[in-house]
Amino acid sequence: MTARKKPSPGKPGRDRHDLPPGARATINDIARIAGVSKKTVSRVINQSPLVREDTREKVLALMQEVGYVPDPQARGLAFRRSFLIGLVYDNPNAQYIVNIQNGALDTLRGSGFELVVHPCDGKSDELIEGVRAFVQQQKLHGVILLPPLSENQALADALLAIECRYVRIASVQLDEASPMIVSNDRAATAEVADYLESLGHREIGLIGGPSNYRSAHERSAGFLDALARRGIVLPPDRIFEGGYTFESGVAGAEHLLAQTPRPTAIFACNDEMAAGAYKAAFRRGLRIPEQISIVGYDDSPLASRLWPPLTTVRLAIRDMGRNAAAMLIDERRTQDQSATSIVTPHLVTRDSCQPPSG
Amino acid sequence: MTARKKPSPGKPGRDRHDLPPGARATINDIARIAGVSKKTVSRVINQSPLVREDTREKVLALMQEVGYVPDPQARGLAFRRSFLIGLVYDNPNAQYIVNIQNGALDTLRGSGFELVVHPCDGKSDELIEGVRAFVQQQKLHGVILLPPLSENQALADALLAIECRYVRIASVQLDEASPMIVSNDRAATAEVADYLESLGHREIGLIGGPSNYRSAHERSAGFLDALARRGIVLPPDRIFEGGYTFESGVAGAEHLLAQTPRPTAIFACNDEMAAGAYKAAFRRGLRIPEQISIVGYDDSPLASRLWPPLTTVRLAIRDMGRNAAAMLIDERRTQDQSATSIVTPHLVTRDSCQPPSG
DNA sequence: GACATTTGGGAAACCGGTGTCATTTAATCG
DNA sequence: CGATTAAATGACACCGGTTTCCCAAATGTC
Repeated sequence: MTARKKPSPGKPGRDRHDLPPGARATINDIARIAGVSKKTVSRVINQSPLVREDTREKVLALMQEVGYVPDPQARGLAFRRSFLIGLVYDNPNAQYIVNIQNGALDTLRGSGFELVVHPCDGKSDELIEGVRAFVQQQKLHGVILLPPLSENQALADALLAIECRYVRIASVQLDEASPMIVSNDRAATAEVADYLESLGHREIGLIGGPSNYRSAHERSAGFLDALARRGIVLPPDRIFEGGYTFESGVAGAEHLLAQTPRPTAIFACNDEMAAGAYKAAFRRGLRIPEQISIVGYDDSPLASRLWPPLTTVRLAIRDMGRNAAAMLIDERRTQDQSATSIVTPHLVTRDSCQPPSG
Repeated sequence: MTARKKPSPGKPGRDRHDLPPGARATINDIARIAGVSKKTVSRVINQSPLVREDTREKVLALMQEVGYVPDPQARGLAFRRSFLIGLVYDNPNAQYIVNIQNGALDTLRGSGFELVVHPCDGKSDELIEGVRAFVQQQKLHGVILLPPLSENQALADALLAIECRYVRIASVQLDEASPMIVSNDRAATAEVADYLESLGHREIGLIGGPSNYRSAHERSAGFLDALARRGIVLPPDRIFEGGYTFESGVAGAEHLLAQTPRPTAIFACNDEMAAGAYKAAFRRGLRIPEQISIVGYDDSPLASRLWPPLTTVRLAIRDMGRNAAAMLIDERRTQDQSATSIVTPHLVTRDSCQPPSG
């Protein structure tokens, strides 16, 4: 008589809640105590419809009672897939990254998924190989790609090739097939243009982003197009290509403020560069906003720390992180690959702009 | 005759590199091709000394050749431990978090470990339960605790109780037993005090951090003690307790700048509050540094973005992240529990201070 | 009432590694 | 040179889940 479903003879009866104190319960414990096979417990865990309602409830109640949580590693091993989401970034903006990851975790919390961060060098030759190794070794459930990495088509193709699902966060719809979170930068910068024009500015300078960022193009184009619709066309020397860095903002503003007539307003395509424009303006002894109006983009913490507080554009970054994670763990979306979520950032007016004087 | 070590008769010989194309090699493939048992391969993976040198080399060469990497999930399942490090934080400072995580990943890269982020609410009742569940469900190899969470002794005790190794990053040696990265804030703020005194400042204001942060106490005490050593004792109304926030910096500076005689220098215990002091000073029409010198702490990006650039204290945050990760994955340190790494931040002088005028 | 069909549930193999212990091989010794 | 001992290796169970396949009971059909 093999002691299989019965307690082993030597030990006291194990027909109920007598789990070894330190150890966590396993599927075998649940099955034994509930008096069903482990496969049935597995069916309950995976919400299989092939379990009678009363059986399901009995098992669920027991799992609840002993605080049983299936081991993600064992589950992952059997599924040949982990319960990890990768966050792949190459981005100097810490605020952006943390907002995304906090947002993603808003969604992930309680779902059984966890977020694994993977900073990398977007200019490295080993970028793709490194990300591929990361994805394959960890058998990631999916990855979130942040700009500017999200605009790297070779990377996206490589992920597709190894059947890794991914969500890209960017400011343009890059292709039809893959899920994305896109921020409608074009519409937001048009709002900036309208605002400056409505204040009465006509002599306007633009400090754009680096040409290898799609967002840079979108922001500049949205701004310039909207100005053009209102009859203002910026000459080339009023358009400076910056690098999304503080220093490039300084350089851009130096360039613009040296011109005659001097611009009465400058739009810098991110807050970093706007802060640089502040520096250039102050160094020239100009007062903001009396002599020069400045607008930024991102609504980073910096924007409200500057003096005077910077008028800028706010992105709902945390929401984007929430959405991205939701797209990855939501099974319904796996077939509906083209699901794309579009968010439009909006202007936040503070104290760095006023109508031109004189 | 059971076909165990021989290829199954129907299929073509599988004595060499004929892995199914799409799939990744497993330990069984390696064992079969190398002509050894999987246990021997396992020994090679785990650097067991019980393998003859030529066997080891043969297996290693093969693993290299087919690009075999052991599956962390399977390994973790057998080890009853994952290869994941948790980064647990409750901190508004994005720059700090990203620096730590990038630093930790500098160390982790290539080690087989990955970093899982876990933001949480330090004031929540479920904090400890949440972290415990995270650690146990993921069977984390270890966790890194960031301030102010690192100062929560109940949390540390809970981790100890479930035998989870951890490293705390803080500004005080909290206890002898557990490994820490401590930043010697006391020495750094003493340097600030010496600097301001040597410039000739005597009327000095201090905007401290919130009293529930140990770092706040350390920074204030280091500053005040050093001033006292130089014969300057600040009266109570020259000491303002801020909250490490921009707004509290504004309030603190308002309070200080309204006094007669007006302080000629203010030390704010982080850059956020220093930025607030800028705002308060500018609102009063004061010029920095001509009429008021200001020093911050952290050398966040903000410090160099402000105008004039802020004199502040630089922490080697990324190094701290590197060290923390190293302490967790370095097996030698497991017994040497008391290993503590102490780093001393240093003053970075920019343009926000000068000798008092008049 | 005999037979086909559905449905809930279980036994055993498996995912890719590691632990234990027995067994083979090589080295040492009297 | 056989016996003894140490070093290297292998067989097998196991970690905690899932998948495959099969069985028994319940239901439907004529």
